[in-house]
Amino acid sequence: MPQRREAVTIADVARTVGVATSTVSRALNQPGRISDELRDRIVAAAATLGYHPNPQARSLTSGRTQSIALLVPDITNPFFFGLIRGAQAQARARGHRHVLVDTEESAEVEALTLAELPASVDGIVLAAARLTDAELTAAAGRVPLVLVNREVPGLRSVVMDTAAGALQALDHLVSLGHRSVAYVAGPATSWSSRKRWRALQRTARRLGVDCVRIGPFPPTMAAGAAAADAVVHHRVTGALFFNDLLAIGALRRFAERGIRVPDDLSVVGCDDIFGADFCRPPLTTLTTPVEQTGRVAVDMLLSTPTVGEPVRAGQTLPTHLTIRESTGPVPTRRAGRP
Amino acid sequence: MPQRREAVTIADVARTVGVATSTVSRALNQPGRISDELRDRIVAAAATLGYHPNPQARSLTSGRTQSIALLVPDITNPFFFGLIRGAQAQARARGHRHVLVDTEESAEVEALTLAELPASVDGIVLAAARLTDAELTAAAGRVPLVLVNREVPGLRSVVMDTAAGALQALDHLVSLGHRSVAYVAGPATSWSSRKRWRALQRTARRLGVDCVRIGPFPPTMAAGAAAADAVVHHRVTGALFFNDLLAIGALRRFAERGIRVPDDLSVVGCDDIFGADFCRPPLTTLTTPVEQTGRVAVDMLLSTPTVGEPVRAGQTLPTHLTIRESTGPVPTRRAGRP
DNA sequence: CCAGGTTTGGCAATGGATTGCCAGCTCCGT
DNA sequence: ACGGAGCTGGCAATCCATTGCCAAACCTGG
Repeated sequence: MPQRREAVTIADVARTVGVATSTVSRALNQPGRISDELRDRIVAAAATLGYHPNPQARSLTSGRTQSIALLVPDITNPFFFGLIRGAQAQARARGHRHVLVDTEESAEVEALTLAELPASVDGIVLAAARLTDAELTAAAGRVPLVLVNREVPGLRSVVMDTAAGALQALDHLVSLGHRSVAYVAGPATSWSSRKRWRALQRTARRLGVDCVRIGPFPPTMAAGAAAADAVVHHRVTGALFFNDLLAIGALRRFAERGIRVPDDLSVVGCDDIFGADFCRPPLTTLTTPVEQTGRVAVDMLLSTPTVGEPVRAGQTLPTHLTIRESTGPVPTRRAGRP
Repeated sequence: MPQRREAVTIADVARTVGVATSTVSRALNQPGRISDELRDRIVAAAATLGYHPNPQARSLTSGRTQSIALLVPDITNPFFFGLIRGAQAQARARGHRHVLVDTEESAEVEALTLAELPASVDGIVLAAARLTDAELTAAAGRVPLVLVNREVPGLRSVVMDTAAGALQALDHLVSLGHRSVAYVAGPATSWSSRKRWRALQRTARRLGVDCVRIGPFPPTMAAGAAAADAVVHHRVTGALFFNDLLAIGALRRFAERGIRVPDDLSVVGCDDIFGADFCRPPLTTLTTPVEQTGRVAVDMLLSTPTVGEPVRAGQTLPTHLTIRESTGPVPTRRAGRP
């Protein structure tokens, strides 16, 4: 088993070429500062020795770490895969590394991470934050921060407009004749779930349709079964689920109970995660620009380097309804109705 | 917009308590070294000030970064989600952070990352390596390294025994009467695809069944359509796909072409990714212990701290066949046969 | 041929924490 | 009361790269 070899340092390069370390540093970082001839020799020597600057040491003086952190509440949730992917892509494009932290849906872990991380990263993208506005504002004072799917006055954020999307979905159901629908809510701490429910409630009243709220449920497939039972219990003809995970879980439960989707019940998901198009039946869902969200968030994070007013504090990305096969006309008679 | 505040340093704590920085450092890291009374005061002051040691500075002297890197060829692939999850969980459990790098299926990116990263992490878990044995061995000399799904003599690795699993799958098909099957290969650089094919080939010969190899194909859903067409072209009654992504993509194509699975054709996937259980039809597949693999790899990485022979250089984790609905008895007459 | 300006490269401080070594103090036995 | 052991805590070097400041060397024009 090979032993961990000593890394090549800037001093090694300097010694090889016969110059000072400062000269090597400048040759590598400030191209115009050193004469071409010497610079070439230094670059060549660095390449030969396999020199790579130590990011830790560099960040100590420069303050830059060339890395950002992405905090998500639950890596398990495929929804965040898209976000991770988008963020990673943009971070790489801008020459940054990417630390991934799973906060396990816990406000404490979130707070602790936010406290420990600032020294190691140039900025943090925080998805679906669980903390309070005040805590988040405080954190933003310590490190550049961009929120995803959460708005706090004065802080930068990228949110997907699922509230508007939910209204589209409601319209869709109403146009199919549904008059009694349910909103299956996500975690109580979810800002977007609350926002969506408020929008739905208001619009449902205006349209004169019944809209009940069920939940909260954790956003997992496993919770889908309970959610499905609750939906059945409420005797609605359509249900909007907090997310696809829950909806897909529910779909399976409906199948077990012999409830046909969409003949007996229409189901709408949210997020359009991997699998939403090939589950059974393919899920009508709110398609969200997840990857784009990740990219935009990272861009926003790295753009205004902590100084001056950000051009736009918050950015809202549109969502749209993707109609597949889990929604259909309202059943004329509802099976099992008394 | 709040300005980035100066971080609290060990010097601040020292000044507050009225001791030297070395004393603070020891109070925090070597509990027995400082008198209890003083230690308590230091800890209290650190908490009050909100002191968190700067990981960069710490790693400079100690050599430890308390973070590891996970390199995967493609974050897009749900297979790696499980790996990421398992690795993340174990890293967290062992008090380490987690840098995620997508090498984009590129050997160059992989090599570059392997060259740059050693200074910033305590070790690297490299999944589905694309580099040569020699390059990997060289890299392992620079940084603790654990390979996933790749074996190189002398290096530590965790592999999922998909070769054995593929034989189980073959047995399954044979027992259903299939005599002519295809192996839909993954990328040419995939070590596990090669290994699996070799095992299949040998066993197929022994069992007296026809086994052709199709491909290579990139491991994506999009490639599934082409793979499906190739399978049809080869007039086999059963197909083992390199992975579920490819298989699910193919499933969709089969449906489009009116080929019924499993009535006309049996399909076996590999990995048992998210979605394999709710696609249509639910996929018979090789269930791999992905999360466990991630955990074991991280454990292995952090266990033998670079010194001495590792107890076990390589660990092989078993896989098993999960039979769902995409495999069935061989068709008595094959539709469309001349 | 010299004053003044421009390159070019080096010295040394810097960032934050760790750690080897040393010094002062207490406490013990004799 | 004295010598040595055992605790505690501080000094200063160290890790590696960056950068402000300075000085030597070179160039230019008068």
